[in-house]
Amino acid sequence: MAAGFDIRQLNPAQRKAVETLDGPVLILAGAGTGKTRTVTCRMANLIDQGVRPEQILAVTFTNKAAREMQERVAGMVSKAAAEKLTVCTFHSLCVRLLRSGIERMGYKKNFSICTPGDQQALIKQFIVKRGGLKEKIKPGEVLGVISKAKNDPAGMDSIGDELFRSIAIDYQNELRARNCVDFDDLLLLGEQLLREHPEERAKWQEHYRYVTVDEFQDTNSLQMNLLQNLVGTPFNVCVVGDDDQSIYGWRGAEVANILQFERFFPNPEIILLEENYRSTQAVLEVANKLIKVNVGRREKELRPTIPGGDLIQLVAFGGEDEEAEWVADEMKRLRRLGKKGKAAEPKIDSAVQRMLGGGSGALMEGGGEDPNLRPWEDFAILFRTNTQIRKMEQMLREKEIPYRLVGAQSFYDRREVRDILAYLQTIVDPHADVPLLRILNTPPRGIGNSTALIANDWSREHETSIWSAMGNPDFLDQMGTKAQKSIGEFQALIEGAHIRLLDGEHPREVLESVLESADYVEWLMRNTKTDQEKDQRRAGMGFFFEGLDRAIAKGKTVQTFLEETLLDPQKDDELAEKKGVTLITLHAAKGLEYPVVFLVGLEEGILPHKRSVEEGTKDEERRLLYVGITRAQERLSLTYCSSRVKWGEEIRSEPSSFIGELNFDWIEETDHAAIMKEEASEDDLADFLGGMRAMLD
DNA sequence: ATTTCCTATCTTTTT
DNA sequence: GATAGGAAAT
Repeated sequence: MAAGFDIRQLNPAQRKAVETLDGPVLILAGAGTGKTRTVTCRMANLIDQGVRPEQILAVTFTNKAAREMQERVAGMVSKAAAEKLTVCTFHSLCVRLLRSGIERMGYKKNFSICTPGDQQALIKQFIVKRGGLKEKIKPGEVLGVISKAKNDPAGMDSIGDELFRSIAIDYQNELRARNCVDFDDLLLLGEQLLREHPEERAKWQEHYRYVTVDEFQDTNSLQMNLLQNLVGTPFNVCVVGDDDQSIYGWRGAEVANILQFERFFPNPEIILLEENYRSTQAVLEVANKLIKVNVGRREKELRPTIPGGDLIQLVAFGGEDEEAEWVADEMKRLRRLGKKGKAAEPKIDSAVQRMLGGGSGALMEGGGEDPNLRPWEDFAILFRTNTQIRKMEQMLREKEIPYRLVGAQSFYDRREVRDILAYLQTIVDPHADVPLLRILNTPPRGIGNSTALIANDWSREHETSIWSAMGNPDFLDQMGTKAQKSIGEFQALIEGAHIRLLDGEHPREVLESVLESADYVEWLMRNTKTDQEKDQRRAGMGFFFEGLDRAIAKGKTVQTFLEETLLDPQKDDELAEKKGVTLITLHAAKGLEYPVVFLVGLEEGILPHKRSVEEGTKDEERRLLYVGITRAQERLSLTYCSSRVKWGEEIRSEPSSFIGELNFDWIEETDHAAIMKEEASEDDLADFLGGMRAMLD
């Protein structure tokens, strides 16, 4: 098998990383230093050196990153080898571990995974039960506290607030009673499995001999423990990360894991990647100076390989309308200018193209793009919060610029997807209470809130599922004849579908016929107002069904499909595949790169976010800005407004305090509000003269 | 039981 | 300016 990668294309540090295969390796890779290339080459090299691909595990932070990494490795090794690799997130890894071992912790084998929506619904129930509705307790807040507690060594005891703690305990008991795990449980139970069961630990240590962890700065203590239990001597573990890009502290990420890696794995080979191939010197000078303000970081600097470059634009606006309009117009202008004619970086460009999903050599729709124009895919607009996106979206539509939103609305948040998912879950296992409750009266079929509540209480009293409760004569006696009839019809519908599924009928057909009998689609359409929304809903359902079809065609079980969909809801989201300008949050932008970047809303209260300042985590906000800046390859514009519309009212806003920390040697400052005024008066004059001329004619 | 309309409250960031 | 929850009307 010939080496599918070229070692000569790597710099000495990268080469060292690729060739150090045994023992602990810590790769400190600054932004744009060829991290992914190094890691993927290293994996290819492992295979070349005779390591069996099934013994190689690579853990990433997002599903998207996992797919990308697998694809990149696939380009360097044989197809058969690439398919045998395990590249996944911590969460999917734990599903693998638990599929065979969860019974050791008292759960049943067919455990289901609780979606964030289901979690919220559960919490809400407990808040109501405890009369906490008056105290204005938000489910989301409780959920956050629970999540933190689960990732804390002290567990639920770490929750200070009495009420919160009792709700958390109720919640956890309920999950367990329902044989349900949430995202945090996956990690918790996965870690527990390896820690408490030596034979399982030995089995998996034997299985995965070489482990790589990407974005290591984002791992929390639980994930670190999991990793330690997963990797046995001689500690063939390679972690890659950058403490300067740690932006998930709020989720429990421990920078200490990367800063003190040697505490966890002895005598690691530490490799520093500082040579940046992505951005111009101008971009890096600004980024470097900013990040230096932070204390307690590993001292390092991004070294440019592309000298000079356009100055970074810093542009002030009066309001967000002008900001959005300027960004749109500027993109149009740069698009007409075309690409920089340098032949120096075709590699990066093609990598970006691939990443943006155009597909290698995919034919462009719309009758061939003009090669002299810069493609829309070269542009990205970065935001701190999702709410900022709306205005920009509106403007882009107005100016007819194609765009795609990344990760803004998850597949889950779409009502139709959640509903159909719940239907399928219920058909597969009617005893799963959470999805059952979701569809019980969706669409309305005479099993309303009160009925559901009684059924829920009854089922808990008798320690059975809601489904069983509804089939029990003792329970049904309590109900009126109308409710009895409705329940009977509903049970017959689900029962019939369940049996058809067991008989081997195609899941899609079963699901579709159930939805048909339930008049679901008709009801959904009646409840969506605009045609645009209707199309979106139809499309959402279509993608769900397509995904299901694909999974079944590949020989997967429905359960596997459900699991994968629950963990990676965006997988089949068409929006992610669309082409055009990218609108993305700073968090979601980590790991990505774009030739032209607009970083908007650089205002105090937004970036740094108000709450971060209150909580004293301004350092993390600075890293967030650093991440944003280092996404840019050729050109970067930072913008802010002096006023912004908030909740309908106009609020004055101050420039971000981070602006003063930038390197002004490489910045060109513009006050757009002033320019607008001048242009306006010039326009007035032109109009006036034009009018005079017209009169004379 | 269901729908409709009104109101209070809100906005980090996500596997 | 959206959205969730509540009260009132059907």
